Amino acid sequence: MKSANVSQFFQSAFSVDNVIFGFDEGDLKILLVKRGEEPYNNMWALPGELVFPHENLDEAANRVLKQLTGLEKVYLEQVQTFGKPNRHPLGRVITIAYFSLIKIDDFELAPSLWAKKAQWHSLSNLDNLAFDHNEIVEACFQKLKRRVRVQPIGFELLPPKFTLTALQHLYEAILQSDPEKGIDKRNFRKKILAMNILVDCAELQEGVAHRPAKLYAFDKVRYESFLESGYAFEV
Amino acid sequence: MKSANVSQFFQSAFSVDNVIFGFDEGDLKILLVKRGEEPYNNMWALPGELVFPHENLDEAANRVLKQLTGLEKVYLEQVQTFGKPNRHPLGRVITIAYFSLIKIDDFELAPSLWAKKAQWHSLSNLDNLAFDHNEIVEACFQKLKRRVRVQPIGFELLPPKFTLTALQHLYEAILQSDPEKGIDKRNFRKKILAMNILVDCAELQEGVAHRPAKLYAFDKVRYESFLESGYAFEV
DNA sequence: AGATATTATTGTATCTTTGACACTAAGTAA
DNA sequence: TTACTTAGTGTCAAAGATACAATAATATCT
Repeated sequence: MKSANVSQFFQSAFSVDNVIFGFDEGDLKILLVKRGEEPYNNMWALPGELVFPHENLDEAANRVLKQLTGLEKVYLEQVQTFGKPNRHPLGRVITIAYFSLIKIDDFELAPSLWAKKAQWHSLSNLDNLAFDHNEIVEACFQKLKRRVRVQPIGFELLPPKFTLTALQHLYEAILQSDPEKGIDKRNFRKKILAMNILVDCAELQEGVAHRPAKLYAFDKVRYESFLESGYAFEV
Repeated sequence: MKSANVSQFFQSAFSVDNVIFGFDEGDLKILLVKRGEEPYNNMWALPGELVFPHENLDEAANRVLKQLTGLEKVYLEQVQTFGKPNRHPLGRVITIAYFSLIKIDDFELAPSLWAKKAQWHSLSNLDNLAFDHNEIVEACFQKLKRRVRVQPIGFELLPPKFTLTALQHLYEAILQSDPEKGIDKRNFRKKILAMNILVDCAELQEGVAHRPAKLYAFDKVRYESFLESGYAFEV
């Protein structure tokens, strides 16, 4: 394989870049790191790494995630591969983009090289990012928007026990539903509860200066039987 | 970039593989080529090539398509990147999978190395393919199934003028709707015609031994204004 | 010419889903 | 106790989806 006529093809590398979404105070955010080297020194960038020679792509994406956040076994999905010839100034590097969803409360900066340089950024007003990372973020956000309507992955962004209002705010933020109006509260609750994929934790919200809401949790088992009955998740 | 400690990363290559769909006699097919070299000599494989050092990924996918079919400007979409470390026996090669949709009648084998070795295969009973190509085909088919319901790309598989029955059979094949029953004819026609994205060619089918059907064509302009009116394509 | 075979074409009634809409309940804080 | 804030709940109308069968047009056969 490494014969003369194919060696030109083996002059390239590939990386993974990870758009890590978190949800905080009604706002959808992504985790960026400030680059400490050229090219694009001092600019914000997606956390990413070159893929090791014997490493699966998914493993590499998980590695990046763990190095930065300490988290494992979170929702992770391949989105798209970006490969313009000049997207990396120093050589041919294509990148496989992933997005992941984490519970922002679980997140505590892992002690790593990246620790001091990582920061949540609201998706609504992003700087110019390094490389083609703005384009990557956009593609991942669009994919998230499509996915979240037909798969129960929104829960990955919420604490294990959450209120229906928090869930609704999450969907409003991701789907960017008509601002001002938002989603109709009664219809939303009706639809979610009708699927019978949540359990009522029999607990109330604490520390709020008003009537506390009931807490619910996503129930994987109920979701499975919901599917087996021939229904499909949809918001 | 090519310093000692990163050079290990530049020992890999990437290819594109193309799942080329065609529709013929009620049957969804893909175009495969018989390999003429090791590894996997004499096995059927997806048409694919290594990506040139200065080539865009999409360009490479188009190049493969053109070499094999002579066709340009056909519907092409990136699907997923496959990168298990040992998927290629002779080195680390990841592959970016695309699918494309062509009008099977347009297809005439381009005079190329591949010409004698290319053949349409019904999707329903595929052999074992080279590499991880069965997995790639499956991923592309699933993506097609999702796409075809919400974007008007089915027409890419039909001749420019087609009957509504042909269109329905296409959807039945792709969506694998309840065999025996299929989709209700009246409801299907109602739904398609209500979108007002087809034009009646004022021509009839010829050469059939029964009442000939009217021919229709997909109208891009009508589709655009359909979209602008706030509607969305859905089958 | 007439009969047969085959597919094309069309409408209605029912059920299901979606969307709009406003008041009472339960807690905290002053 | 009052004021404030968010939680929680049901109905009706409109739109969309689904089920369903008889007639029309052409080619072919005898």
